[in-house]
Amino acid sequence: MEEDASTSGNSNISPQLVNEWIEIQDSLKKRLITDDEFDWKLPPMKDQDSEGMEENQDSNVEILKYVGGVDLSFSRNDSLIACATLVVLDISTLEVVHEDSSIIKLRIPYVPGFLAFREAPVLLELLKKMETTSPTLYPQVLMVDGNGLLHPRAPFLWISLLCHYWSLLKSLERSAGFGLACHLGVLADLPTIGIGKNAMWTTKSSLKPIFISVGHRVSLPSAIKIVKLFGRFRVPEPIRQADIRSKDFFRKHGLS
DNA sequence: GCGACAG
DNA sequence: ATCTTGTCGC
Repeated sequence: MEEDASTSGNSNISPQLVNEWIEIQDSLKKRLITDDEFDWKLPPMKDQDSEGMEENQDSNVEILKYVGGVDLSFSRNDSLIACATLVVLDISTLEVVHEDSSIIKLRIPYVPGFLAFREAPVLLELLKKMETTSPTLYPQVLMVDGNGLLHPRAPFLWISLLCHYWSLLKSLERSAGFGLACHLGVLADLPTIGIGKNAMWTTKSSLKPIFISVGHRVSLPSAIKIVKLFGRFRVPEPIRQADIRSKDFFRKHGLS
């Protein structure tokens, strides 16, 4: 009588557990910060419009340098086994300056809307470990494979997003979703950005967009600017590297 | 009651 | 997330 924590058809998740999860999300949401709240500043962007020339006076403030990315990959044979990977990239070189992975057995199934309860614990461990192991490279902002405020439990949100009502959106955000990026950001007290690769509606258009949403302590405009710094592939480099290296690490140890 | 559902 | 070849394009 072993439980199956793998499948998307969530096996034995009790409604009371889901209620607990909802309460946790709601309480963590109270700690969520959706404005810029970090001690670094964005590097100057190459093609920037009117507001590009802000106060370049602050020579005291350091410029964003270390951007992190996290992702999980899964075993083909045993879908309970996953590899969680944390990478940190130097934004000026785009090189990976830190990498760490850990293979774990998942105890919680994937339940849409509650991804964080499955994936956040391992990722938190990796972050905490790095905090003591190599604090000098610790990411100033973290890109998370999953959504932030744009979250399945807040379906009305993307409508607002698409309409560009960003200021209006702010007031709505607080009572909206709370995805993995938020969850992880609040628990690690680290600025995060959510990167979704498929959101809750099928893209019928020819283009395959990614979905950038606020995680924690980074505003949506800033999040977008940061993601644009990695404009080489569809998926921004930190997430992409975490994904690649997570799969590589897997092949090196267990069977693919 | 069923219906769209991040990874 | 994962199972899967060739293929179109920068």
